[in-house]
Amino acid sequence: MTQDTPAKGMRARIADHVIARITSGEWQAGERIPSESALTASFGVSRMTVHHALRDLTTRGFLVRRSGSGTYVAEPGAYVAEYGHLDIIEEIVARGGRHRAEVLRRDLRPATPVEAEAFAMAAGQPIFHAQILHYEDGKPLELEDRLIAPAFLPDAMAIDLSAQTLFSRLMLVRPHREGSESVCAVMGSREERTLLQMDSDIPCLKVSRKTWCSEGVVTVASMLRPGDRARMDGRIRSMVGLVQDH
Amino acid sequence: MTQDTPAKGMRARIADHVIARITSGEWQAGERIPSESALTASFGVSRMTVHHALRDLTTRGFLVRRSGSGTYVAEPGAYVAEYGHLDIIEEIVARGGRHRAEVLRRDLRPATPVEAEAFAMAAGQPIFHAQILHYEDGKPLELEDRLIAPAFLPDAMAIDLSAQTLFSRLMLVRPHREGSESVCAVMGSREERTLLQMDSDIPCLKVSRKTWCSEGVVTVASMLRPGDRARMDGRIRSMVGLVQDH
DNA sequence: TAGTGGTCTAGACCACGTA
DNA sequence: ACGTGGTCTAGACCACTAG
Repeated sequence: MTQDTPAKGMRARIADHVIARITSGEWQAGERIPSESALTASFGVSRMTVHHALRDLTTRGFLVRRSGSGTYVAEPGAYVAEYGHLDIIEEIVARGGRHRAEVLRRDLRPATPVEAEAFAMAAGQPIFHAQILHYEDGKPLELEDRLIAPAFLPDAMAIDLSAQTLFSRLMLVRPHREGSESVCAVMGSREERTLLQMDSDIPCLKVSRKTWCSEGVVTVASMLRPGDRARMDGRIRSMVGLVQDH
Repeated sequence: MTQDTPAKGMRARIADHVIARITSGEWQAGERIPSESALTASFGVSRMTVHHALRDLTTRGFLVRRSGSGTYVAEPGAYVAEYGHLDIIEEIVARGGRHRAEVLRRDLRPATPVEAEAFAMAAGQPIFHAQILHYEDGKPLELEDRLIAPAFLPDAMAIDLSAQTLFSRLMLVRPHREGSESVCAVMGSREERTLLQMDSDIPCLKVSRKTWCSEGVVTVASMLRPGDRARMDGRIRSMVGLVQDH
């Protein structure tokens, strides 16, 4: 009843106040900040309002809260580099380029022992295998080699691969899944270099990816790109708000 | 008053319920889900409990809420690959390796016109420049070439670079900053390959990084690694809980 | 105009950590 | 034993969107 400027939301005002103290260095990392009841008193709001403001800041990575102990300024240091290059059609279109896909192979065949192990299935079980050469404006940009557990993409043999990638198709079917990825630099085999129309002395950027969900491994893929035509662009962020799904 | 199992927190139970509907496909992306009042009724809890459960799921990227309209299942598609390889000493130690740094150069000198432009400063202003060769277990792993705006690291000339990296040092001074990064595959120059003790026909993985804060560009760096000894490992996550700082 | 989500209140009980 | 944060309630008013 006593505040005159409720025009902006007390929750946001409290959050801004705390953030300002942290970024200005007034409250150092690891330090304890005033308790909920203290802030409740100094802002003249209910405890729930303070609580949710602080809860938001916890999710956003500014604070760490220890029940029974207090609220502390989060330690920095957890930085990650993020790359949003996962779907090649989206990537090319975003650049204003024109995408074309050449399907080099696409079959449903028995898995080799090595493949079966990667998918945690029995050897000889059917597995979907595709090899696709992606062009940007008529020039080869990426050679994709992909295995998919057929159970997750029953219509794999029928998909129109010029309009969508297997990756985006899988994303629709299994939206919330995880994966690992690794990037390295290699020269590539003679055949790969020919397919990618590469000059000699130009290396390749190779991305290997494996994704899974709770029911098992979904897909294993490797993407090979010419080093002079490919570059992965990402951004660095402090690792805030990274809530685990379980 | 009527529920017999308050043992786990209603908020979490409601969240689990909604997540289950989404991941099972029962509630498709873009679909509208029951309103707060509907969930309030069906779970027999107060509206605030439902509200905060749904609010959490919004932060975690499962839902999108439109005031006045309703709550909708978030569109998937925003996936990112995350790399936590930013500090080389941490990376090597985490692998159980032994790190050693050889400082090839380290000086404070006038910025060239090109450098000055990257830092948005006047040409000829002093800039800190370091070139460091990082070894893992006695073998060269990374050639780091870094420029730093002296204002952000006044003691740059005095830091013990065998115990900490310039990166980690900067992180302490300017905790909440942003950056961009790009990765490519190159052969590298003759000198670079010699320093890295590389065999011929092995390419390099090159990471270029630029970070800034509100006061300006902090540092520009390039890291060169032998393709046969380096690999960047990351994980793929659906882009959830990515709250912007402002 | 009716329904939606966004915000806030003034209580309450609990589990936990610290002393 | 006391203070901390975690959770929940049963109301309330607001801005917004939709029909």
